[in-house]
Amino acid sequence: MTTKMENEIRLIYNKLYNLYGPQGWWPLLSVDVSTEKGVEMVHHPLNYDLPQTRNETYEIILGTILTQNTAWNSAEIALRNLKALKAINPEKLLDLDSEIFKQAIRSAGFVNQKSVYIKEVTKFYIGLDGTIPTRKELLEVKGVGNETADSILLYAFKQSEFVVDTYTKRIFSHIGLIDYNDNYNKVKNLFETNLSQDLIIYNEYHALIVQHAKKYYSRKPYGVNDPLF
DNA sequence: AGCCAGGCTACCG
DNA sequence: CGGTAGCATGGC
Repeated sequence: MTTKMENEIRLIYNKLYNLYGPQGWWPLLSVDVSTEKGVEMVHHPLNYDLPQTRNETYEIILGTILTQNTAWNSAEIALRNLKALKAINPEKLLDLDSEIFKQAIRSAGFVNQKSVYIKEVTKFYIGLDGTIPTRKELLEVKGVGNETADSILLYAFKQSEFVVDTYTKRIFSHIGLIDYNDNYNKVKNLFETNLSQDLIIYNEYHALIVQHAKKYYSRKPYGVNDPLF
């Protein structure tokens, strides 16, 4: 049984994928490869086997906090600073001098908050001891809200949790499939009930929404010349 | 110059 | 409870 909504949600996914192709999320410095042009690649299209190591998983968790209400580029600079300090490792990060740590992540903004959040989530990650956290457990960590919890579960732990962000709300309220003020779980539920529970689709869909929204929904009025309709 | 960025917490009524 | 001010810094 295919509902109309399911057609809409899947149709938009197909259109976005045809427009932009596989996105290679979550970006990882660990698989950084320098191209001929000297451009560093942090995305890894069609490779769904990442993260592979404890530190790669940790890098994604760091990125989810650093990019909160912040352009990815600013978060990436912070990650590169941490990498230079060899601190993309939970124990080593906690060992950093507090001021050096803050200086390293300053580019990502909200340093006073994010420095606390990162230490909290780092202790939580160490405490997991290799196990996969529940959504509820993640939400109990200070600094981890709905979107961050789902990003961590989907991209760091390969769990089928759909990620909703402001861009998702902007695009789909503009299309008319949701109200902008619908709460997080309602929107998340819409996607999860109308898509097959497929890690690759969840992964690409959120990444494609971000890509598309950066282009057509980052400045008011939103959605002008959106080729989706 | 001013708006925007891949949110979250704490506090307000 | 649902709504929102405040939080920091960098890019354009």
